[in-house]
Amino acid sequence: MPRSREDTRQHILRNAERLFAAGGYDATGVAEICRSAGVSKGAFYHHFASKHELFLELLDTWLAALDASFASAVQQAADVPTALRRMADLVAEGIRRPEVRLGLFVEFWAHAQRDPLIWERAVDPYRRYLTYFERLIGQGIEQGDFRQASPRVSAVLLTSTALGMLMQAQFVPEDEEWGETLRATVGLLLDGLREDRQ
Amino acid sequence: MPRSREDTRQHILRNAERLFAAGGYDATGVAEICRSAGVSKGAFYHHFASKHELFLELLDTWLAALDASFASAVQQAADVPTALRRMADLVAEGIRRPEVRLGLFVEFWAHAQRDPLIWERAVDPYRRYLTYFERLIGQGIEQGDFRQASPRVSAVLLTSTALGMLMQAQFVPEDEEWGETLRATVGLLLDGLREDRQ
DNA sequence: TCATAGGAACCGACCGGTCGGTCTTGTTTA
DNA sequence: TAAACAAGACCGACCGGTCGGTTCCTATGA
Repeated sequence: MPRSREDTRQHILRNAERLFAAGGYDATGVAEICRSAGVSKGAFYHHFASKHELFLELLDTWLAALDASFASAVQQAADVPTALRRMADLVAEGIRRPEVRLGLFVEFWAHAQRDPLIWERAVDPYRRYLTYFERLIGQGIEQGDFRQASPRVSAVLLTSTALGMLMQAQFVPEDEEWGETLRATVGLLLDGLREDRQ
Repeated sequence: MPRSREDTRQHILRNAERLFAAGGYDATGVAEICRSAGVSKGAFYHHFASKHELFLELLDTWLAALDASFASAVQQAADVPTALRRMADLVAEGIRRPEVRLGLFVEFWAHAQRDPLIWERAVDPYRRYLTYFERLIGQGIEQGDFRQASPRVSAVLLTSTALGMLMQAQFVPEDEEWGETLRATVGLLLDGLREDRQ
């Protein structure tokens, strides 16, 4: 049983996360979150200003975790293709592990369309990733791992692949070995970018 | 002003479509749809059993339109690469034209996760498209346009690209010439698949 | 060591408002 | 005139959020 302030907060957050991922933001009531977390509504509103604010906090945490895992993946890689392959593995891991709450991803995306506050917080990281990939590919070209291709277009393609794969995996999680498919896909992409194809 | 039964139905449908795309399914009330369409609630429930059923009908219409436009695109193409390029153009057109209601796409996807009825209706076309792409690519390989690659993986990659691009375009519609980017992206993919790369 | 004060954590009945959906009544049309 | 269509007042359920009150923890001081 949670005792400290932070414990209770996290307990509520984790339960809300699970419920939002499973049933969606709108369909999940505050009462349901409270019931699931074993706290009262009073406790809930003691810790969070609103349901919406809790959602924003989940989004921030989620983005921060993404940042951290990507950053560590790139640091360990010697060259650009390896870095990209590692990132693909990370995405594959996200698909596989249920605690990553892939359901939240579509939920965030859908709400980002309507909610200016969510949009604001999400669009910035998105642009950053795009620019980041762009630079990474530019670097790959410089280092001779890739042929001359538009870094921007390649970056958008990479992002699309990751996004689209996440969406497909969520839609029909059972049929595919998504990890394998993702690895193969990135392989295909890298082939397309490679300088010295046979 | 609508006169016939079908006119009124379509009038309500088109208004609901617009509102759902802009504000989301949950946030759009039946009363709002009625106000926007200029009909009463009585009229609404005379034509539709429920809000949910209207949503399902929108989904069906949307999928049927997708089917039709894809089918005609492929028929006109002489070889597989051309067909794929045409499809990319179609997706690009969908991004550009506001009446296609891209917002509905994420809405459908998000609800497909939770709602068994929506899932059921959407997953089948999805599998069909995947199989269809798979066969198309297999055909491309046979005809010597593509090198030996896994048709399944390539099909998933193509689907991912389309999905991911739609999502990105919806997220930041202004910054990119998405049509151009999509064309370039598919070009890159076809390069990756091409047999006789220089 | 213990009495006590005060605030943080927590409780849950309750409120205003909204929503999807119903129902009665009136109107148009064939 | 019967059937289809449309109107909009109305209903009950539910939802996010509030509020007055209780419990628990800890710090203080004598």
